Amino acid sequence: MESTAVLRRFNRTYTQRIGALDESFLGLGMPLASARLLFEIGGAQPVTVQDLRARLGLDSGYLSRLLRGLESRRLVELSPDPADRRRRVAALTESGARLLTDLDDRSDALATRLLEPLSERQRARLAEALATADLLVRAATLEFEVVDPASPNARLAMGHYFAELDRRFEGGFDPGPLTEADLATMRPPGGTFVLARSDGEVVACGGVQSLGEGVGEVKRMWVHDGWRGAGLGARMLRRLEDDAAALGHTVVRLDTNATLTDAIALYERSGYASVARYNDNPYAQRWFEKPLSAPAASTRRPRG
Amino acid sequence: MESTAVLRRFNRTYTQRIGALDESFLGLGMPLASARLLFEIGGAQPVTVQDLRARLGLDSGYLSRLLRGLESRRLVELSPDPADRRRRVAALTESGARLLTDLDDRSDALATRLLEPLSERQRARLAEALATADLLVRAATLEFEVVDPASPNARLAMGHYFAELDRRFEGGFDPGPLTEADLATMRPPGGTFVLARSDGEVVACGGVQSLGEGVGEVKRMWVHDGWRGAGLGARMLRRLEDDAAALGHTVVRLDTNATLTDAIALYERSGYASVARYNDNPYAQRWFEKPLSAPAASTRRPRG
DNA sequence: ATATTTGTCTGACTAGAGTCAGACGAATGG
DNA sequence: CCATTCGTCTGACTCTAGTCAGACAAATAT
Repeated sequence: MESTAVLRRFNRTYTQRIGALDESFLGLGMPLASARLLFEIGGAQPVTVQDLRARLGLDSGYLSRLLRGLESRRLVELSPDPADRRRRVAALTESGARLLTDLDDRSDALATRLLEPLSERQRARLAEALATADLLVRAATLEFEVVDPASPNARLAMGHYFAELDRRFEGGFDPGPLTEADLATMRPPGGTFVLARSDGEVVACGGVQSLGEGVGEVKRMWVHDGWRGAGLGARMLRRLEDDAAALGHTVVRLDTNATLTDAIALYERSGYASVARYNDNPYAQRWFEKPLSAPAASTRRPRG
Repeated sequence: MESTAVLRRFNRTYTQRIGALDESFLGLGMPLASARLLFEIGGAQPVTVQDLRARLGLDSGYLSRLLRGLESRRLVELSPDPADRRRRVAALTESGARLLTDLDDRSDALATRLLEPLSERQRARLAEALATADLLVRAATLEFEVVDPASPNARLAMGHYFAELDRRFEGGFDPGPLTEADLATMRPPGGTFVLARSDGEVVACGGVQSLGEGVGEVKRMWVHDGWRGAGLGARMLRRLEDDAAALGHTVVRLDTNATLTDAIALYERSGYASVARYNDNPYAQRWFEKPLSAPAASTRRPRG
């Protein structure tokens, strides 16, 4: 069966069998929107109203009303943010925390009840299938965005990248201090820096810098551990190539360490050819290059 | 991760990423409830209002209003059922059919858009995972029900069963006429007949008859082809054993044909032991028996 | 210091989705 | 043929989940 058909069939099954149950149960005693709000507040304790609005995608007036509802039932407490007294931060009260645990238990009980008719083996199969689907659905709905390499999220992502290299290289890895000059290479006109985020969490990154007339270099490409197997590396690489082409590069290079076999496999799969050493990076043992086709100025859409 | 946790995580991902998109798109131009109703009418053309109510689980007043809405927009036509003029049957008009195609296309486009960022391979992986999840979620939400073996659905199920035997036995299979006496064996006090249904469709069946003081026999056990691999056979067998025990039997027997290797494997997995021929069924080559533990009168819950 | 922007809140609406209590004609059981 | 049941419809509600237009105070820009 075609994959769109499978998706649509599943969608029907799902909304009929699970969605409906979920909504009727979860909300028991309170509207669904309030319950969701409570969950969201409980997730990352003191959270600003602004944050909640962004995460739940609610109208400010509506959210305000919902909050006041929870406040009047003494489930949450709002107080001005000392750092910016226009902002208000929400936190659960004790009874709010208790209710949240309660809702959580109820949701758990519902899930258990739903799975109950299945055998242990089938439950495991279902869990595996859902985990796969979860990963891929998240991957399909990722957001790529160009950010300044000096922004907090970009620094965070590069931090993950360096930490991973340090773990994987035999003698460890020392990036040295992250200088402003270094960051500046990944800004226009010759460079760029791209993040992939899911639910606000940074899950992948990558940069491009210019090596001179028409030559770009892919740098700092990293994918979150929990996101391996979703083709994120390939998508990020494609995205960086597209961006490099848009910046006027006609060829991209990259270097890598011989221990990063998965990355090397990705480069080879993606049409990169081994070339001779083109820099003096002491951590690099392999160098690659790939010609870029010129971006079709008007028809080109950013992929991924 | 525990399977309930996986289910819950998936649930969140799903409602956030797909559910929301779906609802906003599908309904474009009309409320979701109307769109769903249109889909349902389009599914099995002339359909009674009663049927729609059952399938969508709607209040009769509400459904009536929704139907009138569609009728006033000339999307459906209602006419009294000639067989019972209290009933009304709904059918799409031409423009209704056109709109349905339109909604269908839109839904398809949405699914395609959602899958677009994934590679061919990942799409296939996702489709496989969703198909597995679909099967298991459906299996988990099946409804078992005791019905009279002479009821239309029971006859239908046994028809499937006989047809399958006819396909699988080398020399074919001739059940002979389905006599009232034969059916009566699968009624209380000593017998029963159980159906499993999903979305109204019969997907499995099985019966028990009495072979005399305390001995029950499992008969006519059948599982729909599309439902293999969901453990439905094992669940039906367990259910029949429970019911047999509740009817006072202390042991169950069954016979089977040597070509039905999957069934034989199921019996052996389920604790059945080979015994000598106990009947003169010309199609049987293997005979099995299993002792039943007495039902704990109060604590016993029907399983599955 | 003043104007503008930002973050939150209030009031006044709307649409969707559904519930509940009957009304009414058609079918059915005795 | 009469009472009851069944299938559908109408009217009068309710609750959720929003939207939109301001109001107002705190922060920031000029």
